[in-house]
Amino acid sequence: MEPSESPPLDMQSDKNWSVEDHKVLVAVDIALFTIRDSKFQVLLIKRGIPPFLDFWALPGGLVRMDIGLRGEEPEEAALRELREETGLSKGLGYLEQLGTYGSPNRDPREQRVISIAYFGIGPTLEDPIGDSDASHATFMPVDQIAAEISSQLAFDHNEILFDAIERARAKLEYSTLATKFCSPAFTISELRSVYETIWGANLDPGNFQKKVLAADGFLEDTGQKAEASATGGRPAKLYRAGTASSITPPIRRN
Amino acid sequence: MEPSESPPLDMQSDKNWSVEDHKVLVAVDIALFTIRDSKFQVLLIKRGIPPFLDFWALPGGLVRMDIGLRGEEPEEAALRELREETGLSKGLGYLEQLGTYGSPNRDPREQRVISIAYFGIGPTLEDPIGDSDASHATFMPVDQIAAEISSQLAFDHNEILFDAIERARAKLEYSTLATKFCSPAFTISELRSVYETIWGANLDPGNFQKKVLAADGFLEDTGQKAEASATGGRPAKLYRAGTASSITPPIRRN
DNA sequence: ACAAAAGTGTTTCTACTACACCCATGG
DNA sequence: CCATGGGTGTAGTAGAAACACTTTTGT
Repeated sequence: MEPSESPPLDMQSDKNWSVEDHKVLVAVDIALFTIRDSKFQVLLIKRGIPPFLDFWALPGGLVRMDIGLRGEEPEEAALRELREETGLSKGLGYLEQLGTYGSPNRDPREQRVISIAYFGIGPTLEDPIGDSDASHATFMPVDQIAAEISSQLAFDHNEILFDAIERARAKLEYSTLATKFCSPAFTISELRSVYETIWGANLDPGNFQKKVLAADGFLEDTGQKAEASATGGRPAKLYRAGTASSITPPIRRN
Repeated sequence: MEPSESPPLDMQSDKNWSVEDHKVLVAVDIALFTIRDSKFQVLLIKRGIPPFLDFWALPGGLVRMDIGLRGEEPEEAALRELREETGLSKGLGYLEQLGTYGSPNRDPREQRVISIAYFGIGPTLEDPIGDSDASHATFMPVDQIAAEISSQLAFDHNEILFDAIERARAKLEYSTLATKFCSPAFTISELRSVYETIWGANLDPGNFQKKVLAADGFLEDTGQKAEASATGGRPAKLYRAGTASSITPPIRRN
């Protein structure tokens, strides 16, 4: 917190350091998740510039100092980069800070770059488009990334992605996060499939129903019903997300 | 993540920006907690330099680029600043990243400064000493801060402290964090008083005992007994922290 | 003996699991 | 009619709360 207290008297270097010399580049990276084709997927771009040319990477970019009076908010930077690199902007259901990755060697370039990583949930609707420096943007199943290309992600993005996935899995238990993966009006089955997809486990439909209905503020009845599926079955009630952000008792994974 | 992709083509400013212009200062701040005099306390320093001269603040300082080949690890910077400003170094039981605070106006000075905040647990043993630029360092009860001086903390340290306290309270439920506040060998009563102090609630001694003993890997029996207190009572068994980091089932707060 | 703190046992209640069963629709 | 998915009911079990009770010390 103290730029003016550097350099301290016990400086270890001969060089005459000024505050300017301690400045670093600050980037943001976003792990944006969605559920498509019944799979838990994350948005990746294929890098169009070195380093890590043609590697897959999380969308992101520098926090810019030429936006606003004193530079932009990191969260704004995340939204801006998402828009610039992938065309996704509307319908972003959720965004929270995940953590900051600041090891000196995480970026091989001359300049040191630290990255504030964000965890987000995107719309199932829009298709991402490769744009600007990102030669290609696409949603990719997290299982497939883990199995096939986890060693081919740029920078420390494999670590960031791992942390983001764990955050998502943990948050489903005690928060209403799962509703962000659903349509504006959704059935309890749709909500259950979110849990099943992200946790990779099957849940008892009856028990799940009772649990989410017992959690105060989780679901609001819309009074409408979904149309019955082509394969038959009783039409399900449609709900919308309630106002609560945490749920008691939590939905446990085993 | 892309210094070389700045400045982008859709730059909004007339100014000819180079990568250098987007660099900012990165600080670390540490919310270091302990339990003293049966109170939940946090380490504060009294600032000896502007801005916020004579305000209380969390210890912290700049991540330096003149340490190591490419600058230091943020976590190392946190430990170094803690040592420089307060003299505390040994016996730090725990340190984890809390989050990054990067609003453009969080620091009133010319240079923009973002701060990576850390959550730590310190020793009950050592006394902090005011040092270098910090004119005074002391542990202060969090209740007292909230009641008396929360509006007089430097920068956004009130917000950071609030988040850190909430992190501590939440982590007690599902992690073995509480043992870090205890002596190397401790009684179940001592552990219970950690929960009671941090949660500000009374727990049933008998039920607490059964819960922590049922949680696998939470406690290890040392085979020793504490000496009975002066006020009488059966001597308690002494335990040490087990190897588990999370506990099932969790210890719930109501 | 009494007070005080450690530790155990017991009863009651809540919440979860597993699974049976009924409901409403399409074919 | 049957198949399919939505939704409810129920018995058994695990964990938690409340609190009585026993154990081991100091005074």
